Amino acid sequence: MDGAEAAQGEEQRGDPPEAPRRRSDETRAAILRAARDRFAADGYERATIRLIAREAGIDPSMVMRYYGNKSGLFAAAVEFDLKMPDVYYIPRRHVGAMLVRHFLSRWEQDETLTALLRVGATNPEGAEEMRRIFRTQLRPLADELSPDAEEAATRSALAASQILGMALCRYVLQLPPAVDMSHEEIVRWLGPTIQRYLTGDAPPPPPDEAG
Amino acid sequence: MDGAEAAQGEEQRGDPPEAPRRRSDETRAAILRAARDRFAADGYERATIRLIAREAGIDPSMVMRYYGNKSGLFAAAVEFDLKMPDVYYIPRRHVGAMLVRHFLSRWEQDETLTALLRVGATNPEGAEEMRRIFRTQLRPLADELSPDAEEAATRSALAASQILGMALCRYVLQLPPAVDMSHEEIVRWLGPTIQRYLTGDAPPPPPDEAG
DNA sequence: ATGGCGTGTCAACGCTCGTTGGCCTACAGT
DNA sequence: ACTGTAGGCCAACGAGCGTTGACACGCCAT
Repeated sequence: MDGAEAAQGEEQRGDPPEAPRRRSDETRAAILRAARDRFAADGYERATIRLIAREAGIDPSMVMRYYGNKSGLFAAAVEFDLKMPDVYYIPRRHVGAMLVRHFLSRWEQDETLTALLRVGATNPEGAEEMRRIFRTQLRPLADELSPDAEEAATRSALAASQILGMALCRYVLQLPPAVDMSHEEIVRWLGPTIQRYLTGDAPPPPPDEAG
Repeated sequence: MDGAEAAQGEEQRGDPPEAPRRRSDETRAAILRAARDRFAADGYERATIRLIAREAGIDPSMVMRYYGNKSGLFAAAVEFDLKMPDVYYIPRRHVGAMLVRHFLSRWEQDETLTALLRVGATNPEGAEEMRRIFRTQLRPLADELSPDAEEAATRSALAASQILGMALCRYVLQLPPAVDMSHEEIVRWLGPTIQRYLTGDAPPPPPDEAG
């Protein structure tokens, strides 16, 4: 509607072309920052506009002015680029470990992914956004590794299940053993799993084990 | 399917001559059933007492009478026994596949686990309940497979991450490829992963690949 | 019959939420 | 100096929530 969402891109993307800097840009950014914080910590329903506004140091009505409504604010707050590396340039046997490392760093760089996961679990809009990111950002990578489209879909879903599962245990549920693991420990355990899911042979059907 | 266990789980082993069957037992069970439905579909905050009551066909105040408050209702609704099989009686090499199969069936038998996972993602109480179930019902199994307690903790967390991750993708986020997979397909892919996490060799530290 | 208890309804409370509209202030363009 | 506008605050709204207390019915033992 007001096309203001473009303003938030400057945080990550630093686009130099003639961007008419408005005085409100800082406020907009502060709102987004606070929104990500609250969504990540509390999920969609418990993250209130009032609290987000207070954390950003402005009035709740400003949030409405800049983002229309709560749903619009959420959409702007979780716009996210996974920045998936191009697997073309990576030795195939290192794809698994590399991906785990990449996700760990993406996950801990800010609160966006935690917000997305937390909201995706209870909010239809959040779930749809997760599916969208999976479809547009993770699946293409599997397509590049496997010629068969359906198999690539399965493989990428398997990889997603392991990566999201670890993120869930570590950043959302905060299961103590998962929280305590180091990055390298996680890479060593999960890397081979992701590797097998994306590039390993499809598992054979069960070799008849009725007895 | 048996609504009998839903009633308090207090008086149902064997048959005590005096069955203090109350006329309200059916109502209590209906409330729990509706509560699990709503918690599983909407999470904690969006599942309202009023809606649960309407689905159970009674007045909201009945819910309060029988379960005290919303939090008490939740606790009663997600009381859950994973019914983990004793790994002692299972060929060690089949532990992974067996566990995946077991979880799939536990997950699809009713809505309790989905409710738990969905709520655990946004509600502190729900997260604590998930940690409790992990600690008391899943971890002991790993303890039985590994002599070292700390290693068992790590291993069981890894297994949990993969199982919960698949459940998240399949039952909560409903990622299409994960939803479309058959049980056997899931077992064939995830079984070896769980097997390795629980019984495989610990992965070696990286063989020096600084370059 | 009668009184108590178990089961249920109804109406209302206090609260918080998302959202709205009016008003104030600083300042840039004329 | 005047005025339009962008940036901001404030007070209020209607709705929905969890929760409460008073009350009504039907059953049993008295």
